[in-house]
Amino acid sequence: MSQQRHGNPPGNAGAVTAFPDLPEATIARLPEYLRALHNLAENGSDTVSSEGLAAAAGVNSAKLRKDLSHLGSYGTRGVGYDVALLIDQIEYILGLDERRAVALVGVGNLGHALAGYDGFASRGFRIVALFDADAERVGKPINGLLVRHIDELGRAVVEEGITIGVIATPAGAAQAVADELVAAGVTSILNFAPCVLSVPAGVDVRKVDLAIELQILSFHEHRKASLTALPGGRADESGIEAVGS
Amino acid sequence: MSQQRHGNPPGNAGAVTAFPDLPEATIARLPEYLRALHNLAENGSDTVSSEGLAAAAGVNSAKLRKDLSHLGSYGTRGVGYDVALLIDQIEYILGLDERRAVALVGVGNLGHALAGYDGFASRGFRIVALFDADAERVGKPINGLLVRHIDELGRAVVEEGITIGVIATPAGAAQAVADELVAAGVTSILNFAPCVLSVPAGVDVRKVDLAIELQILSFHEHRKASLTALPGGRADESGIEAVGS
DNA sequence: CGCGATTTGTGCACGCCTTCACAAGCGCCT
DNA sequence: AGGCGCTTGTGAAGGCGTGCACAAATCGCG
Repeated sequence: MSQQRHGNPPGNAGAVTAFPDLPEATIARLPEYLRALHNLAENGSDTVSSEGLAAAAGVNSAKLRKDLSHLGSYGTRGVGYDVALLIDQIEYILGLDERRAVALVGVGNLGHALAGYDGFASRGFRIVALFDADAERVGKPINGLLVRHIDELGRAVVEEGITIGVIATPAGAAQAVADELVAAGVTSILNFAPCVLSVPAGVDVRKVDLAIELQILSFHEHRKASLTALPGGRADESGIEAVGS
Repeated sequence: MSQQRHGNPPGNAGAVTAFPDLPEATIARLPEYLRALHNLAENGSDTVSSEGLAAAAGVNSAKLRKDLSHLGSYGTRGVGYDVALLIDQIEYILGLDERRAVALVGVGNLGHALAGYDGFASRGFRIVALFDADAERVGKPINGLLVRHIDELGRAVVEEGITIGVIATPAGAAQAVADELVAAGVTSILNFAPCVLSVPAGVDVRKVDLAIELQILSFHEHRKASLTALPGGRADESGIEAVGS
């Protein structure tokens, strides 16, 4: 799994860039900037101001500038940022130039959809293997890829150079799958199962729980409903969420 | 901001609980606590300590206690928290006792999976209407529910009392769908489309972008790879991520 | 060549969140 | 009844993230 040197960031021949340790909050926003930049590039923009990019990404312009400043100085005062250069920079930082191989475990309801989701392929990833424990599903093709039995996971991870695993199994099976992924050498896991995973230090886990997102919205609905139902309660909020697309 | 009291929480006849204004970070964790509590209840636990619940939810025990203290004092010193009571409390706070009606717009690849996801139904929500703009899909049943044309959205929202909308359309259609949802009276939106939505103040939007999650993991992979490749670079991290399930 | 308009990069202050550490409270056992 | 162990609830401190406001830098134009 360990790849070696990456050399220097593209378009910046001389500088030996130590790997920057960016704030987590910044890292989480870089992909959003990247998406906005790709949109701008498609629309033919060569440069963009922090104000413009911030609007497109839905953030404050000062925050955007501070985020980008952590990557280095890639803007030009009085002009803005070079769109193509910034795309290269962010893709380099995120490690997207490698088109990482991803394994997807669990091709049930959700997993099936994920296997067919073209957003992965178009944004820097290759799903190279699908696994399931159910014999009914093994051997059938999804999107041109055969579902393999989970027992083959270890071998496939090594052979295909898989570095990221996606878990889309029921909660009950998720921990066992995570253990197998880790044992096979995977060090990053995206977990869609509604449960907490226990992994060794050095392994990163991100969790997406669809029901939790709804429950958070439900709280705000509940709160808003209480406010409007009350005498003197105010329906409007002072915050502004509107953002240019 | 300025809110008054609502009704009373269940199982606590006397106390007039003003609607608490919880920190956002706390709100985002409550659903996780709730899930862990349901697990405990199924396993026959009547009470649980902050340590135990924190482990099951994957957080620090001090943080858990502080979070719960914002809801009021529902623990017993020397004993712990009453599982059933805490479940009721959190469900009340999150507004889950109302089983909110949800509309899902876009039954393509991902939307189809969401329509069939039983995690919504089992955790406090009812998907009551499916919409799509594609005539091919309109009229066909998914999980016992007919797909309706998007033009019917406005009427359905009112008739079915829908308060939450889920957008699972391509990015290009998302803003228009959001506008229609808002116009129909929906005030909470869960957006799976990879784009920024612009909505009026008072409407809550949460976004789930699957590719972004992978890109964040990719960054960490990239970083880990750089470190291990470096002379003197350390492969291990001092942080501990392991958490009991 | 110099000046003004424009935009980046950043020092600083503020607020939120996390974590520690401990006092207060509760139940059990003798 | 009294003491002891356990657990909650919280004050205080520290760290992180955000956003303002401005200096520094660049371009274009007369």
